[in-house]
Amino acid sequence: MSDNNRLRDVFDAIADPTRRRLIRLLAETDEMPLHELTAPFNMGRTAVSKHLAILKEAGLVLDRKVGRETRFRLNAAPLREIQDWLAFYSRFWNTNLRRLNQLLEEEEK
Amino acid sequence: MSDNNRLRDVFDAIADPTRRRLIRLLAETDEMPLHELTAPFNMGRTAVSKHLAILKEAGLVLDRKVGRETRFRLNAAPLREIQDWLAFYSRFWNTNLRRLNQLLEEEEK
DNA sequence: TTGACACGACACCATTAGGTGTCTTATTAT
DNA sequence: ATAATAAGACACCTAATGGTGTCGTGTCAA
Repeated sequence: MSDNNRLRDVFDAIADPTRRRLIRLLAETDEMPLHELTAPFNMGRTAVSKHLAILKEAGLVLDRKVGRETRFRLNAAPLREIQDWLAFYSRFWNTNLRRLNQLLEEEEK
Repeated sequence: MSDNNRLRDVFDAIADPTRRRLIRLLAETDEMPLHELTAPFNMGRTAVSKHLAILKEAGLVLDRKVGRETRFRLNAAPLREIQDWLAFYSRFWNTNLRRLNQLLEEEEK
């Protein structure tokens, strides 16, 4: 039913800073070929291609061939899994914040 | 000022499923010694200890010695960095959702 | 005071991760 | 027709990761 045919853990996919930068780049344009995605980085095309492959395995990126180039586009949907995971813990820093505010109010009296 | 003296990337720290399970365990109790944290896992004490060290480097865990045991407690605050990161992208799946809803409404006419 | 326990500190090992460079093959421009 | 471009497919290398087992030491209980 859902996209459980993902080969790679989303948490794993976003762990690498280079991959997060790639996601950011793709968020700013609709679609981008590999060579353009490679340009901003200080590494070879092969390396960037591998990172994109990992993002693809996590379902975070889609690709299609157009002529001689392979264009990539972002698919942010799988990031929701992380949001869901975070939701469970958000109450922790929220309660902490609440307590901190209480303390600050006490002190200001 | 802030806790930028973190040795380890939070994204990296939560990438490992074992470490996410540890975080979950610590979320359910106030404080827990290493040997109790080790019990639920299918691996040795040393391995779990290493994972906890990584969580500690990321600021996600605090530890203190009590007698002969080392007790760990969760510090969820650094997870906020991930929430902030996600916030930027949430608009993507939100717009997708909006479009999907539009399509479904069209079909129901 | 003698064990048993909880743990840190190593040394060690296999696998994965993240790079590199080269070769080949489509595709496009001249 | 030819040359340049874009990229896949490999082979390869090094460092980091995620485990293991053992040894030594402080602490608690009998």
